[in-house]
Amino acid sequence: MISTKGRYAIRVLLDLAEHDNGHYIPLKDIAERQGISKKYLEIIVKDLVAGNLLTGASGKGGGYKLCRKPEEYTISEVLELMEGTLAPVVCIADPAYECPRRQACQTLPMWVEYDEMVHNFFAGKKLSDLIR
Amino acid sequence: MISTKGRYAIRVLLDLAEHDNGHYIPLKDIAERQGISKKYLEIIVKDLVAGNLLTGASGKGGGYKLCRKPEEYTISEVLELMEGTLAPVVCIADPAYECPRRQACQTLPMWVEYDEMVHNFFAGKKLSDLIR
DNA sequence: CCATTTACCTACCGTGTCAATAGGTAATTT
DNA sequence: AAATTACCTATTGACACGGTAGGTAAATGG
Repeated sequence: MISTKGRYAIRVLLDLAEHDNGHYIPLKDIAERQGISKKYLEIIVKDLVAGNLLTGASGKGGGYKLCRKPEEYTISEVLELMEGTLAPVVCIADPAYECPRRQACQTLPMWVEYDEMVHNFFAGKKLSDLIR
Repeated sequence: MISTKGRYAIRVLLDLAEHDNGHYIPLKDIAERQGISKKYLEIIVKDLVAGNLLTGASGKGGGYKLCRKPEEYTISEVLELMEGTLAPVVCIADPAYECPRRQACQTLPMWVEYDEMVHNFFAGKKLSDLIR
């Protein structure tokens, strides 16, 4: 399952894209519109700022703002940032992990194929594609 | 991530397919070959028996056996049995779940598309495809 | 300059799932 | 009867998930 962090992150970006007015948008507004606690959203936007997906500004008139155009965000970068990895097995997620069965593993090729398919799927979805 | 239950289940089925000799194969043998504790495998094969993916027999000469040919098993049925669901969101996993945002949800179509892609991917993989 | 607004930071916590382990009982064959 | 094997119930430690709580720092408007 995709965690709430990943799903809420997409909703935050969508909300910012739809309510873009050139100014910073307070998290409070987003929280109210989306029906998600502001406290919890703080954790999520913090990650989004750290990942350079949006910018924040403190003080009166502050808030958050997208730092690119909606069509320049892929869903894969959002999900991979928030989820850590979308890989199905640790053998793919962690390059440092050394599985003793690697050479003989009969399932690894399938997981690799799966991983590529998933990545390509979300890389092909832009934020702008989700706006109706 | 796919859990160990799902991944070990595939390995058990593969092991049974490769060592098929017409007789029941003791779990002890599978555990030793696969390097997985017999105790933990008990949980997994119990689920596999319950899901009609293999049959077990008690007593001397007992053990486990596939109940179909390897090409008649899809990986999707194995994973969906062991993981419960592969759906990315509860809105898809649980038909009884009623999301108040369902009608307005901008992301649901993407999740549905993703879910179908994943299902089709694993439904297209047969157990026999993994045997080298 | 001060009050207000806003982001930003650190810590904490209850619940549930995962990945096992432990210690039995029932069934079947030799 | 003894050995072998599946089958059953309970327990456990670690960890992640999904939050909550209570602050501090920064910026602006009046």
